[in-house]
Amino acid sequence: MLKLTKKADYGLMALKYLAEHPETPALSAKDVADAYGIPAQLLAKVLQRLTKTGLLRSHAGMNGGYELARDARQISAFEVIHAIDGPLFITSCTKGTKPCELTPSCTIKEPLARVNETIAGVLKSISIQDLAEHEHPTGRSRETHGLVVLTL
Amino acid sequence: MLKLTKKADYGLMALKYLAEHPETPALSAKDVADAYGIPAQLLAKVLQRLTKTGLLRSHAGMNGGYELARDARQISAFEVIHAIDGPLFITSCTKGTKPCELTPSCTIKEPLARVNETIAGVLKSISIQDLAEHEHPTGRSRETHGLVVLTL
DNA sequence: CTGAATACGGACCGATCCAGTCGGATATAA
DNA sequence: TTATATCCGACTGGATCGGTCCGTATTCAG
Repeated sequence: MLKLTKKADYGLMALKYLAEHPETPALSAKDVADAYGIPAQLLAKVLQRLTKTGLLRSHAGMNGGYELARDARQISAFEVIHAIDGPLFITSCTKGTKPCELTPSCTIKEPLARVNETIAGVLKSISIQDLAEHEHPTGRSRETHGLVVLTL
Repeated sequence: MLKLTKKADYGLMALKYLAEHPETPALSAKDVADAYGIPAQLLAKVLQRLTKTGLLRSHAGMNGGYELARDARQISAFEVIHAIDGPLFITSCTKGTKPCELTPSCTIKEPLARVNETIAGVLKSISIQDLAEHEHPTGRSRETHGLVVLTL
């Protein structure tokens, strides 16, 4: 599968939404949830997590909510995904602690680790601003934003 | 998370193993399983699936087993993963059938689809032969195998 | 001061998925 | 004929995920 969780999706959507509304002082979790039709309480927990990792600033009380802690250009998709889904591994063995107890086996992992790096690099090259900009489904002729070179 | 399943790992390992033993007429699932210390019956099902999709040739009976259906250079990691884990999506909405019923929401998916393409491209550029070759953890100065350009 | 709105955080549940097992059927070589 | 294989469906236990509920703390408005 190789897919990221719905929470990560929600997080990206929310940050994109915040980037699209830079004027408002703060948007509540409910505001964003309603805008996208996603469960408010679930999104709230996602945003809380993003706040904890420093990607958002929160403000309790009436007219409170969330705002981007940095410029949208300075927040990468990788950071968001990492904050929500945790470290990003393509191999299913590496659980962080135990390094694959299969005898000498996982010679597979060494090349796959590079694939992992490449994917991380791609995700790091995408900012929230990029997501917000590509709202308009206009042109197909677009400039090269990122250049990723894979060396095996 | 963004990880592939253990089955896919096993499949890659098995194919790598087969590529490393080109002389033997056929290796049984048990042979490979023992070599890596992974459950034989589970690996068997993985190999059966790979056979079904045409990546392996099987031979029942005594001294039977599996062999690569093509040259190791002609089999990509992408094919293996796709055969075992199914289609590869980074977005968690796209389930194949339903295209994300969230109102206008998933403007996120358009850029992520390109990320998906990029990842697929990377995986396609890696052959089983590559995995087998990179056994030796020798040099760090290696030539560029693949060049992936990401345009957003 | 009181109350509404909001962020925070833990506990919980149902569904799904995954790793692994079991049992049996079929094929093939010795 | 028997041992060794592939083949294939069904099942189970555990983990994870999406989502909900409830209680607490914080802040603003009246």
